[in-house]
Amino acid sequence: MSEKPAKLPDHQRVYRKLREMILFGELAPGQPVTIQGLVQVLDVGMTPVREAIRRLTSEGALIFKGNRRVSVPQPDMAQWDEIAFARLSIEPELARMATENVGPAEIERLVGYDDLLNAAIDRGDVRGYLEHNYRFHAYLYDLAGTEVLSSIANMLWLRAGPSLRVVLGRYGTANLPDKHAEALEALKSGDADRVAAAVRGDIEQGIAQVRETLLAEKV
Amino acid sequence: MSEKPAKLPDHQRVYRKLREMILFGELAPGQPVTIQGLVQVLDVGMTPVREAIRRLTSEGALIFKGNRRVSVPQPDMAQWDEIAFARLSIEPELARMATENVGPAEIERLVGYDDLLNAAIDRGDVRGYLEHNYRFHAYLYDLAGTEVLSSIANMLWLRAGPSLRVVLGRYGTANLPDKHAEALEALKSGDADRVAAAVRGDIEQGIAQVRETLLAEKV
DNA sequence: ATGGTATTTTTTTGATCAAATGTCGCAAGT
DNA sequence: ACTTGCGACATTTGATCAAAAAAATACCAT
Repeated sequence: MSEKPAKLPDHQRVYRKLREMILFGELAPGQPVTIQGLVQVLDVGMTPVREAIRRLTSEGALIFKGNRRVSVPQPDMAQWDEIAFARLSIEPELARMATENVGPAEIERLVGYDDLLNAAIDRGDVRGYLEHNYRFHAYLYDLAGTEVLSSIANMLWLRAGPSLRVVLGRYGTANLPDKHAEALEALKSGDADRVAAAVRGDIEQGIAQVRETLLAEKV
Repeated sequence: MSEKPAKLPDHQRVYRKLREMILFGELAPGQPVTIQGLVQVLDVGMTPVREAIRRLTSEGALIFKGNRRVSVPQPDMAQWDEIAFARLSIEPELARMATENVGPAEIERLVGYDDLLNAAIDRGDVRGYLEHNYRFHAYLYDLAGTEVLSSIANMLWLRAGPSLRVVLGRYGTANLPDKHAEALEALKSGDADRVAAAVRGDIEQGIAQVRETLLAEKV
């Protein structure tokens, strides 16, 4: 009674699958996504695929590319600044609210994600880095127990993911600082302000890296 | 070649229709929404209806009620505070950014919405108030020219709408202050900070009213 | 015998699929 | 460079299957 892998409907499975593909860089920005292509790859009917794409589109994770083809968007500098502003407005607050709901068990799980993340960095595993970095933050935000703010944060992550992927694909996982350690220390001591500050620092870090890359590309 | 009323696909028509029904209080919180009911009312197949519901669900405008029935959510105090925090983080900034893109033509259109709004207040027309108040803000945010932030603001409005409706249904449109006048003045003078402050005041106003109602109900 | 509960039957609704329809892009040919 | 035909794709519908809610019936305890 611990797992229920086959219990959820197709359209949710497809949604999650597609979502992770976008989040962890399996779908490159600009690469076209067709309904029928996914039907064959995922081996389901087109109705569930349709719904999943529709959902992701309304979350900004996919966009209508010109005609009626959809693809993963590549934010330009202006859009990236919007994402940055929104994330910095929401996520530190989320981290602050999560602090009081964190006990030893939760700390342990967060440490687990962080270990996996560091291992991925050492291994030069880009996909692993993206995934565990996301899981760390997503779990932390879940602990805040907030419905609205968490959904916004998740939506923003969906927009930020592909850009991070591009940066890492370019420079690799070398010199990726680990700001999570500080957040974990602050969580242990229950200092909400320090947690918020650590998370803010972590986010600013990532934002700056993408920003540099965007500047360099836009010769 | 001037009209294109039938040019957009069904699923978008249904989405917009449903969206407005939620925004302007035609669907009461808690009232169940069935796919087949909408199929009959809107006279389309179930696939477009499905997609529209899916989209609205992912935007938080509808929620899964128990098993697989959806309805308009009624935020409790904690959720309302989340919505309030997010709106106050995003919307004043949006108003600030919009300021520099506002010319005489845009002012005129905003004034038009405001006039309709005031007329609705005098008439005691709740639905009209909700609609024109929304159009005023939505247009202003469109003028900011931002993709990400605007979509967040619209999503938040979708969550806030039903609660506003409840308040107005209870107390009517009397003593509804008009903070738009101040915003319009500031827009004319191009003072972005003042525009942001006016919008903030407007939002705080509405938030406080809903908050009082929630407190009063939660005896 | 009556009130309430459990169980079975009926009906409604949701999920998925396969096929029909229409549209748009693309490339070949003028 | 412009037109035209082909092909790929999105959109929509209607049908089918499964699951859950609602209604009806039967059962049991008091």
